[in-house]
Amino acid sequence: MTTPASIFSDLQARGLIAQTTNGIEAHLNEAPRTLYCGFDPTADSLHIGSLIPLLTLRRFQQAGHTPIILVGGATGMIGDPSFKAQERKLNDTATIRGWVEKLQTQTSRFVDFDTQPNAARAVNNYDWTHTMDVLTFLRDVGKHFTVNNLIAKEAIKSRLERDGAGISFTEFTYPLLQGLDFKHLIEHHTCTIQLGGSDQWGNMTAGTELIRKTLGAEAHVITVPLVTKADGTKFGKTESGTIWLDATKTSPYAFYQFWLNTADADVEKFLLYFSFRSVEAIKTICEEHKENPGLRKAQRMLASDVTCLVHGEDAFTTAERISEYLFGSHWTDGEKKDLSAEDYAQLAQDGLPTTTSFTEGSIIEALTSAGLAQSNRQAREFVENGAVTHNGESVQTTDHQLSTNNAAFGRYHLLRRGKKNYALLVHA
RNA sequence: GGAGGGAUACCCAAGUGGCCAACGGGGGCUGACUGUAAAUCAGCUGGCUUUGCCUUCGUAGGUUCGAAUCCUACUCCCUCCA
Repeated sequence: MTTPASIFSDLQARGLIAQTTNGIEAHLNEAPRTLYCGFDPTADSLHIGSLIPLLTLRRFQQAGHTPIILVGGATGMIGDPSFKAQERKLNDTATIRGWVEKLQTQTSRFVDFDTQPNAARAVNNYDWTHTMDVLTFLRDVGKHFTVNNLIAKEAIKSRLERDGAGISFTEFTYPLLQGLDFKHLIEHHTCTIQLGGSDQWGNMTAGTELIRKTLGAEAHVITVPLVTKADGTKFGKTESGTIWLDATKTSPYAFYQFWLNTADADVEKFLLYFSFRSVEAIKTICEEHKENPGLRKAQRMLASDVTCLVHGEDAFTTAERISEYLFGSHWTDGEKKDLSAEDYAQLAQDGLPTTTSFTEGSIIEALTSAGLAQSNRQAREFVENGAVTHNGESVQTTDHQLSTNNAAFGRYHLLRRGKKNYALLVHA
């Protein structure tokens, strides 16, 4: 169990500290603190990239500190330029308002709003910015920042140097707004620490400087690392796109599969980042994993821990069940244990991509309508490559027909393209 | 306002009248191997009713038997000058 004082060394042991301001450890050792992390509404859901800061807030709360989750109703209207190649297009305000609400609900499951004495709080920076007039902003905030300092920030540099990019005054102002947030929170919530991704360093220190200049107070910053993968590809993306936290955008099954497919080279790091098990427990399981990597014990633990955390235990159980159906012994050639009718119904219910009210047609039509192929030509190519199975049988010819005659239980067609892409077609 | 350079498929990038659905690289997908890994090797990578047809090389016209390639106008971007 971590304590207000021991949290820092725990985070360090997990590799969760990228950078901090000086004296952070002493500051944490001294007393329980209040800290915040901001999430801007740039979509209707967060994706797993935001998971580390969210979970780190949770760790702080479990150690006795008070977390504040800030949703950026104001900053989301401006657009963070940090390390972005191009100016971003503004979203309309009604959309942003909707996203703010969604993020508020989504983020709130990661911290506890009831536990005493350090119940979490939720704030929206729109509340303290939308009434501020321009002159006040320029005099009280703008005056404390020099353009010289702003353009020296790494996060903005690329935009100044890059040909054909440029940065609008609007986005250029973003660090000031974020700085203002921190100042507001230290004044109204005695929040002395800001947490964020390492790409946020420049925006975060804008806050500590503003606080030092206007209040003469000291505030702290902790950044968590950007998640990288050993093979250099981008974390959080798969063939089918971003892994979202919203179960309707990324099914718990797909979410579970994402983690289960973690490379050996990454699994220990990810367990330390994303699991709440102790560092020792993680080291132990990783030792076992190395002895017999084929069992993927560490990946299973990672997938189950994170899926439970994000989607709950029930969702995890069904995700694991589907995985067992699809990748377990059911389809192996030796003993083909057929799925029961209930199993098929369950697959659909559990979130396997499903097309209902399928009538009948060729394998080509089936593949495209199920979304397993983007065009008929591509579908043909997949069949010719031997990449397609229909209810466990490899499909050899492109004129293979699907009808109630060869449907399992007269209703179900389970199609697989490649090794891991499944879809279910159900007759009405 | 003046002078010059550029815009090619998911990205980078060849091609400067027919042999171009367009070299090459990256990325992606699929197959073999395997552990639903990694590495490696191989194939595919605009669409279709596929020995062929259709759409695509910034946009719109034009020349030509025939254009990504030539001409005209327009749009956007870059560099230098004012």
